[in-house]
Amino acid sequence: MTKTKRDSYHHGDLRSALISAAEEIIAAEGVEGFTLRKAARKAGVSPGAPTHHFGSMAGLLTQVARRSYEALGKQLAGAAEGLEGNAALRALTAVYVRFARDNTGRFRLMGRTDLIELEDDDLRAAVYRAMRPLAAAAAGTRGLGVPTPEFERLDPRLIAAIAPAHGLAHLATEGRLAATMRSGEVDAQAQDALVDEVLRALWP
Amino acid sequence: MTKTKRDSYHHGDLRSALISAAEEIIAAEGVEGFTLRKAARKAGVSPGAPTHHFGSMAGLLTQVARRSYEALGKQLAGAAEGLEGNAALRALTAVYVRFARDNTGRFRLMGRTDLIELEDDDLRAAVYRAMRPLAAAAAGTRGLGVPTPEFERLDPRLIAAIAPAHGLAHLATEGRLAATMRSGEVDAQAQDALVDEVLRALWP
DNA sequence: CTTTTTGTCTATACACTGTTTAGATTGCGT
DNA sequence: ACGCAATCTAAACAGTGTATAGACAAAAAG
Repeated sequence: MTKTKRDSYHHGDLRSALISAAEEIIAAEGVEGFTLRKAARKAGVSPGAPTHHFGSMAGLLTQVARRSYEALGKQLAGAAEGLEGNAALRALTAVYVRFARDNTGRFRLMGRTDLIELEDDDLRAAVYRAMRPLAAAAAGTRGLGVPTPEFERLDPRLIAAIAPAHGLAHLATEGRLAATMRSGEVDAQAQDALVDEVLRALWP
Repeated sequence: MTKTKRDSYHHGDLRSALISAAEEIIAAEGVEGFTLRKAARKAGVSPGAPTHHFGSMAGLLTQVARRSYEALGKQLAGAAEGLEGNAALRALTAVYVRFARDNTGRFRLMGRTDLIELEDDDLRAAVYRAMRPLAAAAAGTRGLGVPTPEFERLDPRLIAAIAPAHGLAHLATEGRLAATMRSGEVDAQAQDALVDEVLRALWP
């Protein structure tokens, strides 16, 4: 699939082809299954080719992470519509966890600070944009002013909103939420119900 | 340091020497700096030697993770002494985050489910034992019965206690807590104060 | 329409990695 | 003292990410 065929010596759009290839590999085999050479093979290109476009493997994975944060941001943006207070916070956290569970590979990559370039400006901006709905909800519930655009000056109460979501998402992707359920199977619906219970305990 | 010298062909206690070597490497260079061959070199032994004792690299790292959970459990055990309700929960979470920040390498390893054998019985037992203080605190605050010894049947309200701690710890180890502070430096004391604010917002 | 220049990509090589295999060496139980 | 089992070595294998030098093609310059 998507194995971009070569009609000429030059590829044409290798950069985005490599990003797509990386995303497919990560979706199919997880971050641990990803390999720069694998991505190059999938794009039909030599092992050394990606270096010129991304500098290093971390450069390519940073782009994948950026796009993943954008995807998460999109899902979060529509989650709290028409909701206020703790209800908004609950809805956003639920979406956050669902995103992690449904996109395990990408979510794991976002946490692998050793594989991506955390100081990349585009990435930082994407992270900030993705978290905005949570910041707004935290502001709405707790009388917190709208946070400054710089990610440097976040409020403790925003962190209080992010931390449970982040923690729950990690527990979910590591299979520890599924382990708490009676059946060993990963019943998504039952997992959602469990998350809902947890959220109601945190934000009544 | 600790470079166990060889007096004879046989090592004597290679198994624990390898575990110590691994712990030192992880403490000094992080999980990403760890290498099975490095550990073997540090123990003064050939690259193939660890295999016989641990089966694979994951086997060795599983032991390191188990011991790390035991260390975390010890710190948690003494943290909630004499405290009740939300105060106990806050104290435990604070210790959890401090442990993650002061032992970044080990903490990162604990979350790397691709590097360790999650189904290992000793590891699972250590995880359960480490979480017991949190379970007790959650039971105390919310009128929840003492959880069953099987980690399989945890209560949603225990998860509600673990999730923020886990999330905060991750944010701290990835340097995102430090990023929220005015100074870019990692001032541990100021970080603790920030965590305290967050905890007071979560459990007043 | 040629020529030069610039950006892409290949080929090869290097130093590493975890793991496997077959064999050397040692300590222990009998 | 002897054989057996445990332990470790040596060498090799298939991979990895990346650096270097050169081949190729497209765009810019004449």
